[in-house]
Amino acid sequence: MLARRCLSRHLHSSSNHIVSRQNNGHFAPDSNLSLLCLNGRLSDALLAMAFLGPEVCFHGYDSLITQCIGLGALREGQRVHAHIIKTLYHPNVYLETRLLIMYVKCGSLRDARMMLDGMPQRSIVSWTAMISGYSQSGLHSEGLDLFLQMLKTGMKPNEYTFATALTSCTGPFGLENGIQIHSLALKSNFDTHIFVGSSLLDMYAKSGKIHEARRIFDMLPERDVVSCTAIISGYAQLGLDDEALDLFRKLFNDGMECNYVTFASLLTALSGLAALNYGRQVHGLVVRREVPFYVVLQNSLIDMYSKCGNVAYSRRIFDSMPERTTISWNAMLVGYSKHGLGHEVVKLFKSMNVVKPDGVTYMAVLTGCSHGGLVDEGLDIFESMLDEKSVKPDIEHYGCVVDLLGRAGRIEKAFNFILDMPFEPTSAIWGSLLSACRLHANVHIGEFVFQKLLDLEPENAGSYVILSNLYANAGRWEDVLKVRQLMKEKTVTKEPGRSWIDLEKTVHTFHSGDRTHPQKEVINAKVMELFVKIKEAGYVPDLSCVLHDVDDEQKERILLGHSEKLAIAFGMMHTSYNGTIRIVKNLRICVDCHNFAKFVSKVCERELSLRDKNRFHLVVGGSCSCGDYW
DNA sequence: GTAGGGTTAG
Repeated sequence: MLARRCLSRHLHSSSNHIVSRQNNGHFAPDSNLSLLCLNGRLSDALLAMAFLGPEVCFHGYDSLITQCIGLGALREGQRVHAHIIKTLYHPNVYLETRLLIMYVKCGSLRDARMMLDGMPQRSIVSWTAMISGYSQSGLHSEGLDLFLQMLKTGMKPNEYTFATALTSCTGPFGLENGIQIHSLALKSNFDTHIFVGSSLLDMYAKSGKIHEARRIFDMLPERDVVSCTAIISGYAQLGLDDEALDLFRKLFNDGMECNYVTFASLLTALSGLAALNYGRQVHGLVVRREVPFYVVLQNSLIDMYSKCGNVAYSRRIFDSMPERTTISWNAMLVGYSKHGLGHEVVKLFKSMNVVKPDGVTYMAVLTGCSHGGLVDEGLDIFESMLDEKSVKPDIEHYGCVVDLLGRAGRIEKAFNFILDMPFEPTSAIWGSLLSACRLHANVHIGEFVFQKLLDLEPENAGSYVILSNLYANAGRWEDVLKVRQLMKEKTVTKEPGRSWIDLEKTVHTFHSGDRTHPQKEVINAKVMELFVKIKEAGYVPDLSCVLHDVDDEQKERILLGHSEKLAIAFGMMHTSYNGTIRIVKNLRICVDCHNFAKFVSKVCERELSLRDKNRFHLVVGGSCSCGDYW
């Protein structure tokens, strides 16, 4: 009230009489201004500023800037700055830095940089604030350049500067720069500072150097929620889901503090493991602890439920969200897409109106159409993407179109599409066409595509297997032998296949031809039992799936040792009669295991949910939700 | 006055 009364007196006065009278009293001429700011009345404070003219001093400006920062009010901040210039007030380094910070926080890096460049003297705070501005806007190289420039002036970085600069160490030269900053931090004795240390370990984890990240984490003299979350999410982001979960369990038992970021990172690891039971427990814990359901956490829950096979529950969470980001929509679309629910994907995509789709959205929609068999809808959406130009399609989007055309049997069209693309085709794109050639028995184009793949990645076993399948289906056994010979020459290596099943609270993992599992004999006997049963129903092992140069009997044995079959058998032994058996495979499922699962589902009347590297296969009554195209 | 961890896709 006092402030308002004073202001109105100022505003109604035509002279500086009142101002000077106040000046002779207890208050500085601009103290009312600070009061107005304290009361959150920025527009009144700005009026007072205009009225006071050159009478505004340090505290008045400082209060105004604080208020502008709090409200993110750029235009108002600019007015304050303009007033300083107009009234020929000489701000000190502190006030200039505050203006710089105001520009950074209000999102105008250009103004902030002009401020910094115009400063006759710069403090470590001004440098750090500017570097932080760049790093938070993702302008990492600008941030690092400025950091270097700062070092050249002889200015010594403090713990704030190190923590900030390290976040800019990402991308191609991230590790190189990060290591140099690390050695500087060591020299300055900042490497075990909790903020610098978390930033350091995060930098190493994001560069794939998880052991170095862990070493730094273990060296920290104290731990807090951020450093613990950084190391857990480091493991999760590299796909080291077991390690992420193990470390979380350990730290949690030691009493670590958790917040919504910790749980979001943990859920990423659980999504990777498809550990539905554990995921449910975490969800329950989050509810019991009343952790606020920020969008990020809900997005993680959507993802976890869908990747654990329960896409309907994902939708429940999605529907309950008071606010959604593009990532929420993307997570939901990806969920439907991986389950082959093409119609749901298109329906949901068309209902997106508040938030804008991005590249990931289109990837999810196009793969959803492809997996769901909605070829024409997918092609239309790609066309609309080209027309609207709001999102520029990249090579992965073109890859989806190749997949769509290939699935529909339009092999030649897909081939020409690849040749006309504005990108150099990758092995993934040729690989997609090769699969289509196998499905539609197009040996001619298949052979050509295989040659391309041989040039690009001769060591990839997948292409040899598909070509071998293609020849086998065409009855060209001599060519099958040739492919096998070629493979021997090229010394093919591949990521070992493994499958796992989450029962109760344990994840049981199986490797191909597993000889170490404690229950291996019982499991093998179960596989054999299933094999005999389904053979009677017409199952024929697809020997072209075996890469080794051995006799047919041996091939059959190898096929029966595939990790998917071991996991299926184990699941049959340990789940109730009616329940769905949920298996996860780290690679794409092989044709023979897919067929095996279909026969098992029919003969044993069990529902199987198989998650492979790309999608879910819901196998019921002898057929699969993928329509045999994957 | 300046600082560290997070969700979808690949």
